Amino acid sequence: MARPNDEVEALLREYADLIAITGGDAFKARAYEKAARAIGGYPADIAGLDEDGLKEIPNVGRSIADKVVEYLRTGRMAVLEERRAKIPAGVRELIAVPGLGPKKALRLYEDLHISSVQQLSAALDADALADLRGFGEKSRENIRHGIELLRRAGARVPLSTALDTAEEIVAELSRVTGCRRCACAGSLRRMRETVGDLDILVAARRSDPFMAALCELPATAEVVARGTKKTSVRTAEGLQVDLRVLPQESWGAGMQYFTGSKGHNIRTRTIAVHQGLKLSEYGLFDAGSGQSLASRTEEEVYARLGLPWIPPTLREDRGEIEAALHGELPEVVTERDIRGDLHTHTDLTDGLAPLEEMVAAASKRGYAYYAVTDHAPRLYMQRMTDEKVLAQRERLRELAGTLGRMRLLHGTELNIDPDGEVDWPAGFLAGFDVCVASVHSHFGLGRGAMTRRLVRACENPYVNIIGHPTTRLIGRRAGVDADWDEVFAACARTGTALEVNAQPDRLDLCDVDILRAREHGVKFAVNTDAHAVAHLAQLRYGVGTAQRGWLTRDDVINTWPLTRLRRFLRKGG
DNA sequence: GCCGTTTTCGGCCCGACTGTTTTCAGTCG
Repeated sequence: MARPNDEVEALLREYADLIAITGGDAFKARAYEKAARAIGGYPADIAGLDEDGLKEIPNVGRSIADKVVEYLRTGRMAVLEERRAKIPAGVRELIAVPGLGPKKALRLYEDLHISSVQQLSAALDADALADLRGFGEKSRENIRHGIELLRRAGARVPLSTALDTAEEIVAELSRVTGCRRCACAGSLRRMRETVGDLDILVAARRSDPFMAALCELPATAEVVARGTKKTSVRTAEGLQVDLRVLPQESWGAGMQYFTGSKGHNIRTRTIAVHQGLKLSEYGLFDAGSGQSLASRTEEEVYARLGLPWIPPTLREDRGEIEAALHGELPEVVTERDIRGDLHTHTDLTDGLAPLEEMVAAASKRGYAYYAVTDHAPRLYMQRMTDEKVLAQRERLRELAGTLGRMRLLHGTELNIDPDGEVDWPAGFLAGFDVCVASVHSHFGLGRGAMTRRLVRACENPYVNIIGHPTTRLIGRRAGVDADWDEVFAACARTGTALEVNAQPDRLDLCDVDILRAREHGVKFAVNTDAHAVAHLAQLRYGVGTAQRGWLTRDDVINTWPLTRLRRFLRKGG
């Protein structure tokens, strides 16, 4: 983990979980959760803060500030270690299973001595839970399903975690004397939503200093294998890191080879074979003479195969080779193309930062426009009211003059009811510049009802964007069931955009859904759904996902100039 | 444990859903 903020957030969350599991005061547990969230989302590095500085962070008081200071000074938090001693780490693992909370986890531990997901799975198979209070037939089935969901995410880690770790390692290795190039390849470079292991490449004459440096990194927990060409280690989080050191003249071929995907590489190697060539991680060679024909850059390798350079996010053997051969590769959208964020929150609802801070941070990113879209009243826990949202609009208008070229849009994130209705009547909705509408409840509707619900939302003349359309959470919750082709067709027909939500555990729509929706002629909005200043930077995961869905600037409404965007937001009305 | 333009005490995001509870506990957003 890169920032101490993230480390402290994780520790405080763990402490909160342990309080909940041991039956401590629920409000206390929540206080720690809130503090964890606030610290994780705090823009400044907390390593430089003393107790008074820490107490400036909302929801951090004296007690928590003390514990954070203790951790920053000593690397330990005594109260946390006390709780850890009472409850095996595996019990906390149990509450990660959807459907299992702290109470049931504790019952499993106390009554059946279950302290890991694996033991829980075995107990289910042995039908050992049948007599336990609160674990009826249906509950056991739900838990089984929850475990399956967790497993399917498997050992893979979220893109964001992998990218943080990889960037740290690349930075470290780049400092080693003799480093000519250093970069990550593999599924991370292709921006897949989860990453199984990290492939790091170094170009250098001597490999040994890099192998040694990798083994000695603070993040390295275990050395799996160490050689002269390849070394593998595992981080404390269980992520395997493979390092390969190549001669500089093989850099392009190495990057091409280790970026994959496997399917893409099979295609490129086949093309090589048909031309009497041989493609490996060391270069493109004449099969007969063994003479090297290309290897220094990826462009060179692709060119010698008769192909333009193909963006890594497209290298999945989903038609990119054919498109490249016909000169029809899309010019995929990049982070620089994005002119504004159209789905963000403030502390008026469940965001962490006040309006002024979010807007200032957006302005600093160089956006041409920025929409504030706090939650609407029917997400009851957020306590939104007409008065509050109108007051926010006033404040937004006041701020508008102070921002240089950035324009502010006032929006909201509406809740799509089971029948497809949204929070406010037309007259009130007309006052917003942009409305995102999302499913936040009743995830279990049948396909027909869910399809009608989403189509109805699209048909609302004030709904501009369907937020996180499937509501899936990677590794935790499957998306809702709907006839997506029908929904996509409705979006295209009504001029409603689909969101590519950039939150790393959402990435929703996902790449394959985007590809399908694109066929219907749908437009998209790549948004962060930021709940803190730091989240604005998560845009890149959304852009990566959009690229994997072959989206161009023309497909993405928030790359457009404001006048064109405004025309789209009027939905032809 | 945090917080306060009514409060230094007494609230705390509030309601829905689900399953198994025969009157409500646990989980979730």
